Amino acid sequence: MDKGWGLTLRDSDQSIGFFSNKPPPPTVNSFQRMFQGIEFSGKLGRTDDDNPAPLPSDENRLVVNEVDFFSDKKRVVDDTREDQDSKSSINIIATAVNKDDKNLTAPRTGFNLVNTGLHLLTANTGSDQSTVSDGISSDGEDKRAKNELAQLQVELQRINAENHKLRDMLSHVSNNYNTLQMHLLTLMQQQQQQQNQATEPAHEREIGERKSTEKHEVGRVVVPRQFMDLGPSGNTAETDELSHSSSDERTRSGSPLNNAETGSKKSTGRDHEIAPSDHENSNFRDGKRSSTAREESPESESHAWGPNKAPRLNSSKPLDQSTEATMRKARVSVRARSEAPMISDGCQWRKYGQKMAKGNPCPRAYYRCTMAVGCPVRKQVQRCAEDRTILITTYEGNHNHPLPPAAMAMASTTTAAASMLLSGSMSSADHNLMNPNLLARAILPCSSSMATISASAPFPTITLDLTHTPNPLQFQRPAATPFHVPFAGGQPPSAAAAAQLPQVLGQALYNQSKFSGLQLSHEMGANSSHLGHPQIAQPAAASQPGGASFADTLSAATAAITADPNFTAALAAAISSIIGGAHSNNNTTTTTNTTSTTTNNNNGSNSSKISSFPGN
DNA sequence: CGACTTTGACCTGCGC
DNA sequence: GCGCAGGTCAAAGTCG
Repeated sequence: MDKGWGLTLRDSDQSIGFFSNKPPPPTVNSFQRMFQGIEFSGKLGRTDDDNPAPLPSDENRLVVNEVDFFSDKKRVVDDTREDQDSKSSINIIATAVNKDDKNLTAPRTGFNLVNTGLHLLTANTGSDQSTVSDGISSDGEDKRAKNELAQLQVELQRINAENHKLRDMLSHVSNNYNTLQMHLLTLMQQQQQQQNQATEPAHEREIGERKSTEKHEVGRVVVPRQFMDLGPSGNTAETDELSHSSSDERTRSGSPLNNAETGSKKSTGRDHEIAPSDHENSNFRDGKRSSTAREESPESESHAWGPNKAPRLNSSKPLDQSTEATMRKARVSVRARSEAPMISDGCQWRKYGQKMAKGNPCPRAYYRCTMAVGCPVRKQVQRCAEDRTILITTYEGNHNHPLPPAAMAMASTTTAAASMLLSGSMSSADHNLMNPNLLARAILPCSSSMATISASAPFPTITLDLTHTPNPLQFQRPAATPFHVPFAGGQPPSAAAAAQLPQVLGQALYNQSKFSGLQLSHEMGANSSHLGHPQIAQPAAASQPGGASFADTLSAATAAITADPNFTAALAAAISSIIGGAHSNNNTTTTTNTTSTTTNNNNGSNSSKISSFPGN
């Protein structure tokens, strides 16, 4: 099916055989798929019907292994070419390369200028010796072959030029895509700034009123914005938000992570001293101890977390630092019924502490990832006080090392969830239409009762509750969607299901994050070396407990997400709000505030429910 | 002997 | 300022 593709540039009345001088690129078929929806000046189309495999196979033929020059559909062709094409990765058919002057049409006269010897081919049309002489021919045939060879060379040059054109076109399309993406981001930022300006008095008043009770909401504004605005250019919005948060410094500084975030903006000597800058090894709590005697801690620890203790040595990565700080804030909590002391997630953990949490007779254990030196990922494991069969595992951070397939599931979940959380929080905080809960419904419309998102908790947290069967009333999608697989059957998900879930959810979150956080995905890609995202995009079918292909899962998940009305509606609303302009801004100022307030309240209620589980 | 666990101490943030 | 709670450290102990 990949053979016999023709490429015709109709507007130029010239046909081009692309990739003639290149090794076989991805098939034209895939190439065409790549540009679905993009309107080309030319046309990519099959020519099986129009130009049915004209040339016969000829091992001695020049170039034609890559590019076939043959006449248009009026020519008599040899079907043996089909077999030849099966060996050629690309069969670009230059439909206008009409070697038959009898069939030469007016629009192709431009090509005819260089096709002076085409008439010589007429006699050989449909013959295997049509293009290159086999040496047995007469002088006339030699002459003809030479002419044809010259013609082919000229054509080859032509094709080369057109190949360059195509490349330019491709780069142009890519540039346009990037430009559009950047433009969208710019619009988003502009609108956010406008909204901030329009709602600043109310916002400040709101902050003042809720300062002592809802500090986290304010703080929540800071984090995602900082994360989203990690662009190279200085971000005034971030500064504004941080200035808002500066009045709330105490609250935010309560988290060691915030020391990292706002360390450069604080004037305390300690913060200046500890401000970590290494995004890969930001152990902020270690950093906090830099002013104490523990700064001279043994090398074993200082090596593992050493870079955090020497942040001053590398202050050139504030963006990555912020990214890491922000990413590390986001948490993914998994509740699953398990008799085992810990859910096996494929990673290697070392227990570094245990604490008795108030209100829970079960101790909370602290683990850190030991698969790589300096991996910032940590997790807390604790049994639920109400039901001790429920194991609550909270992940924090992103791996900075390759992961085994078995560990990719949870890692991708944490990373993707963190990304999604932060991007969603950004939108919510800036009074856009997408908010974490909406995102949660968009991501997991089939099980919104299973996955809840808390962005107003001390750390934005997404909780995956595998202890409950999904609420059928909340099932809004066909039951055949992949998301249902791990939870279908109405049986309580097991630890195996808990391990299986992240595989699906993680990818879904990751996919969604690429939608909701345009720059975010770019950031993640840029930081993939330490975020571990390359593994996400790669298949892990071997680790898929269900045996289903990860690619299938990915495709299905993507399709499910994009097909979901919630997601599409949210996406459309977000885009509309972005492109809406001043009119919509004026109209949506109060509306979005109301929405935001409602959202925040919802978040608050959720967070109070969700965030209470580990710490109480 | 190295890796890991245990456990008491320490640090920090937050509420009162 | 004080006490509480969460989080972390690191020495000591344990295990393979």
